[in-house]
Amino acid sequence: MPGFKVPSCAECGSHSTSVLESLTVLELETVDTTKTCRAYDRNVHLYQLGHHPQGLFCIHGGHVKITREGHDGREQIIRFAGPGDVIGYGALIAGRTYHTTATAVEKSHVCFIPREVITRAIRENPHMALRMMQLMSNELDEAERRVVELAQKSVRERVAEALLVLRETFGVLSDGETLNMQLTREEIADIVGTAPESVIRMLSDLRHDHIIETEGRKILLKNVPALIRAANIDD
Amino acid sequence: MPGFKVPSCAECGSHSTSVLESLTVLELETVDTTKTCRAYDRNVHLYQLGHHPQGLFCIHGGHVKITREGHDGREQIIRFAGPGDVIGYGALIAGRTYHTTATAVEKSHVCFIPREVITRAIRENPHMALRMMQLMSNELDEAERRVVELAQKSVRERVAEALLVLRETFGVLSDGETLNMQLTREEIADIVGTAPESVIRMLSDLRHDHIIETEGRKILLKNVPALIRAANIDD
DNA sequence: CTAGCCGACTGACATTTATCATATGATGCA
DNA sequence: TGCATCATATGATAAATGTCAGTCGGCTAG
Repeated sequence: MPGFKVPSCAECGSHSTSVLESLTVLELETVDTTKTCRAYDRNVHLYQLGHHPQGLFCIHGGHVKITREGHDGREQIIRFAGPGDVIGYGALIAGRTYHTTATAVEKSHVCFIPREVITRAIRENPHMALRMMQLMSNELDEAERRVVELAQKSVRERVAEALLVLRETFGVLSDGETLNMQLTREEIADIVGTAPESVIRMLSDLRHDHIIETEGRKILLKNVPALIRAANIDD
Repeated sequence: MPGFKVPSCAECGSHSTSVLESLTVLELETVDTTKTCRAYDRNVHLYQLGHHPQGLFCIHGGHVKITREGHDGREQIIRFAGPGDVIGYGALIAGRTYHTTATAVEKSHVCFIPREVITRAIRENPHMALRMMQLMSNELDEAERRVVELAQKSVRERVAEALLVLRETFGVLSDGETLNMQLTREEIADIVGTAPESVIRMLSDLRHDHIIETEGRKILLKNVPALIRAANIDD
């Protein structure tokens, strides 16, 4: 698959929200000249479990799922990454192979920054290091939140929460309620940690309660406040 | 509760395994002169949800549980910390209040290092920053592993795995099989994410299978390989 | 165009887990 | 020490979730 036209990092809309914003102008130029960018179709891997990280990925457009293998080969979706998000730094910094797999869930445009550029920036630029730590701290917090959710909430609550997360992540179409994503019921099950049939049943329940509508793979959120209530947010 | 006699960090057995090992001799001296140390009885908090971090804690002796509040007030144990472990840095670095609570599960001796000393070390010592990132990366990895475990494993498997984690964390008495810890069944349930009755039932099952023995609160691991099989490790 | 496949959906049923009640034993505090 | 409280344990039952079987409809490759 060929590369694609991408603006310089300094002009990239994603840049201001990413950890790269704490790089110096000079460092950012180095990133610009060394990065490579390409498009990934749905279901194509950015990196895979067990591989050695050669750099890190910055999502320019589209969305990527970060997954881990479960004990019976069942895939677990840990989180999603979208425009401005940087992924794959954990293994890079810890100097180990990937413990996760990153896969495009829709056609996505992604830049790749070589390892040395990143590690040097971290070593020489305390701002970058601190920003990186803040990012990791927030991800750790989010992962811990999910531990509690999975340990204590019902499947119905988790499905409702997943829909809200999908809304945050993928947004909605111009009608203001149709989730702008192409995930299968099985992938939703892989977020929630349940069987696809259970997800389908919960979606049916929510449909009967007039909280959502479904049209094939499409999901319409008709009553977000009720969905929030169903998710039992606010610990 | 009074302080306790503690060796200098340089001589502390815990030091070599903690992130503090990447401090310079000079920085370590600053830590020594500014730290305060005290003992905590079982069930006493080191820090609490919502408070502002004033520094970080280094466990010298004993064990601490890191917990989060669930949605119905139910406590979820995220992980344990023991000698050499440093806790509370996430909120410190991210500049926010604690999202967790730290509580001694047995009489513990803990040093406290003021915020400024740590933040300066991170700013000025790239080694320290990198070591910190590696620590966070590993904790993130572990948290993600737990997400998969909770999402996909049965209560029986999770109880078995919890026993193995407790063995790693607290060790065993001189008989080589009695877990050296005082956790209640309810606390084990708060690790596993289930009801205390379910934990008791699973322990009964494991007892009937001659994998463990129980004497009141004490748990004896009679057949660790079988326990590992019951936990269904190795994804 | 059409045959085959995959995903959405539903029902029936089995299994797992939670909840409630209760008894008994341990533990700690006055 | 003795009492009050808490923790362990077990049974009965209900609720939640998983599993299996099968239908339907749409998409796609040949």
